[in-house]
Amino acid sequence: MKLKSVDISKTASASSIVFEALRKAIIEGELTEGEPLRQDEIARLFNTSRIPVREAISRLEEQGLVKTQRYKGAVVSGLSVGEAEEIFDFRALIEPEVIRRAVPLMSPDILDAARASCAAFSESSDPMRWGDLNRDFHSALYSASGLQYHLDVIDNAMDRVDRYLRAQLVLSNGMERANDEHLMILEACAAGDASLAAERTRLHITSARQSLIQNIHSLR
Amino acid sequence: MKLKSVDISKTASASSIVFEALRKAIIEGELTEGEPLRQDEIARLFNTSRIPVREAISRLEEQGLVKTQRYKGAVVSGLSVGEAEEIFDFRALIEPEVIRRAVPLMSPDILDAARASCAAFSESSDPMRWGDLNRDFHSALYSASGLQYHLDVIDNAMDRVDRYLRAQLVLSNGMERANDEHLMILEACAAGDASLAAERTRLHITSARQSLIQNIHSLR
DNA sequence: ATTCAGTAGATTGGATCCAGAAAATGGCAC
DNA sequence: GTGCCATTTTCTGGATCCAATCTACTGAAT
Repeated sequence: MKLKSVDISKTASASSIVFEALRKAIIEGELTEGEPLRQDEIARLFNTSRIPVREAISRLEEQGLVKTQRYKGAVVSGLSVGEAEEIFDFRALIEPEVIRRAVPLMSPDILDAARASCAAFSESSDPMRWGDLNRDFHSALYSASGLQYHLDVIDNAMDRVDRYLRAQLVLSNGMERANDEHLMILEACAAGDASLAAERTRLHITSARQSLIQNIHSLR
Repeated sequence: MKLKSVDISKTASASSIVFEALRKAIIEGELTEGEPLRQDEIARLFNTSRIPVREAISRLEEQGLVKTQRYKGAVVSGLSVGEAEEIFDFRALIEPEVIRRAVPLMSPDILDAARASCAAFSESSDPMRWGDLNRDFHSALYSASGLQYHLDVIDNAMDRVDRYLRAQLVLSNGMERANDEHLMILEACAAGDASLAAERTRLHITSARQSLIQNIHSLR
């Protein structure tokens, strides 16, 4: 008997559907900073009651994506430029190390997947997709490390600065430079040079940070 | 009229009380790995309904402290030795950098606070308190950095390995060595030598990691 | 004895309902 | 018209209730 096995226990609950949807909406900037999340409204939107919505919101708060005040509700939590810088610094610290440890473990499959994401990134003309493809590329490489905790932490950091990352890609020549840097990182990985890949990853992140700071005026 | 002002908006909600209590119980090992969390039971324990309990559990899951399966409930999520090692590696990467950036900003007040925690740590004969005092000491120093995101991430990492940390302190001469290392770190901080403080912090963490691996048998 | 369907109890996920707090509204004095 | 207080409305936090699912047990067929 050949059946595609589906882990039935992982069918999504209402609360996780709401959680994922809100998370996506927040990191992509559809819900903007300070915007209040009305439980009723969201519940109606998803044809559910407020209970799953509240669970979703409390999870979002744990992730730092919203802030709640008792009896006042939740608002999308913004990120000051200073906070964004801090998170870029954080990424510049951890991601190079993850890729350093990933390089020796990179299978051809993984390199191919990364190449594919990279190509899709460079070819896409839709700025809205750049953010996703950019993350796909990095995730593909990092995942080879097998460092689950590190990967989770990186994901959270990326979530938080996602809006800034997207903004940074569309302005000036952010997209072109990111693509160049991706190719350089890929090259180092393919060559098996872990230290070089790490250093290039570090530069990739710090250059995004720099570009963010310089263009801060056009973002606000 | 002199009244001690209390921010009434921060009076804890039922769900956060439950959350904090469960978090503490888990990281201190009162609730052991694999132990199921029965919503009813917990609700009765706190004289509340299951709603706040469920919110607390979903927050705990977001923090990685429990794992839930749909319709089956939540169990305290354990940590394999490999995962604990990964988190120690993570700490060894990030905490030195935080202290490096904290040193130039350390006021005498903060140094005093750290000295106090350190002294309390060395004098305490209650193994159950060592874990707390150890964290107090490090937190005091790190907090000077003002890097809120880094601090949050470190807290989460500490939560996850708290049980291993405590275990590591009680066995062999873990406590003595930790105390020596604390004094060395403190000395470097007081002298304003950021790089030295960073390096000593790194060694402090990797030595705990080593000790954990060597004594792994006696822990299981 | 073993295996399997069927059932009852336990447990979770979600809906509805209620109380308390915050915001909005509407007089009312000035 | 403006500022202030009371009332109404809106909204959140929590309690209770219901449905869906899991689990343990029973008992019958083989």
